Amino acid sequence: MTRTSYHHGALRDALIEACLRLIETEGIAAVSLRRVAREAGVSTAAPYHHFADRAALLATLSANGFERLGAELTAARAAADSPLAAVVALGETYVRFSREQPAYFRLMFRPELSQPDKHPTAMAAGEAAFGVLADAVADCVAAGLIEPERADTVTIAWWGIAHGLASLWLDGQLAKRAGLMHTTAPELVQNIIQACSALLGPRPHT
Amino acid sequence: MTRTSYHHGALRDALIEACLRLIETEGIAAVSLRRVAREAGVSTAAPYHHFADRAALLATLSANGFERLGAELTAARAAADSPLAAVVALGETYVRFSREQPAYFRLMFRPELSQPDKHPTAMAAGEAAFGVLADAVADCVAAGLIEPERADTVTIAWWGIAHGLASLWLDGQLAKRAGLMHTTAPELVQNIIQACSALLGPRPHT
DNA sequence: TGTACATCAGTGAACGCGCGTTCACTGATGTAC
DNA sequence: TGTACATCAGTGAACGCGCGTTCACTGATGTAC
Repeated sequence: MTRTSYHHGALRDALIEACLRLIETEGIAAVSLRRVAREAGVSTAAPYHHFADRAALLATLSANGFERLGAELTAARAAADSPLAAVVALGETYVRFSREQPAYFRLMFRPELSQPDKHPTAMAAGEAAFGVLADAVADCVAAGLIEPERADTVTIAWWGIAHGLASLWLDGQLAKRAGLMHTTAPELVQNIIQACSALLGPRPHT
Repeated sequence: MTRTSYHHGALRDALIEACLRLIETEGIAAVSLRRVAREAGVSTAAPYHHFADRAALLATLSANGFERLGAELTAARAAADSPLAAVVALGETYVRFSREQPAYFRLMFRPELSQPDKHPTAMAAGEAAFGVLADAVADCVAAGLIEPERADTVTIAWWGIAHGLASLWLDGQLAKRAGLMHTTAPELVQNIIQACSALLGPRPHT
């Protein structure tokens, strides 16, 4: 181990980590292959042994992100006590994921960068993550909690709420509003998800 | 009018339009000052007579966008029959704005590009737009439709839903899901906003 | 266990490119008299 | 109405920069015998 600049197989992961770090600290705009290589302590051309080009690196990261999100959603659903609690937990998990993995989250929802159409892996991982929510809603339907014809609406509504809160929070809007409102972003999110879970029960009025 | 390359005061607007067009057709990544100038049929250095630098152009656009959104929200609120209808209309207007002015919308919610902290105009316009929603919710509180202590939660929840739907739609996710679900994105949004408006009434259960 | 060799994973220099920005300039416009 | 002049709004060339990508290369690793 006299030479530290050789990664020997580990460089791929090192590049991914460097890229995530870079997105978190300086934003996606700062991500260039050269910069990522530099952050990983490696020469300019080294990444080309692991990724075909810049787009491939970003697409790989995006796919990783969707896989992680999918795994967390699956775990959250499995841990829930009831179909309804599962859907609520999915919303919470989605927002939490955006907080804990902001770099992944930002990249995943920048389709022009992650090019899902050219990378079936990323696409499939995204489908799988969405599928967890769809399945959880289907459980509610099976349990008689949601009318079958409302299932699609509820699924997308729930995704929309979670996605909106995650996006606003990441952009700093939520924290800003919370400050002005003498509360905190986590509390706000908790309250909103709680309030919106009313949508999941039987239709409240005609 | 022998010379068409002279704008004389109109170049500023021409640059703004070119920038919006560029964002819509090729995405924000394609926006460089040089490119915008080229699109406007003007030399590389010309924009510097109207904008201090690239960031200033984007910040101006962002401020414009927030002003437009604010104006549309104000109009929607004014046209509504009841406090509750006003809040629903604000959600619909928000999503419609993101559809009709995708370039503005994308830019407005990319704080690292529009630099709101350095440009008080953009900041203030954003505040004003948010204020319209806050006021509309306050009207509901005044009318006894929403309990005062729920006002903040409802305000942010409503923003979150509208923002989430707008974001997912712009990213193409909504249309994709709608296709698989044998419905359309507009219908889906309409249904969701309708369903979520139940949140605005008196608390549905204990 | 040693050795010869194929392959793998790096290096560093180089290419051409578009970018943001600056500069000295020039032609067009507006205005005082 | 004309004219002199200040100012405004462009031009085009140039700067230095970081980028994506390629190339010939070299040192490190793994393997067959």
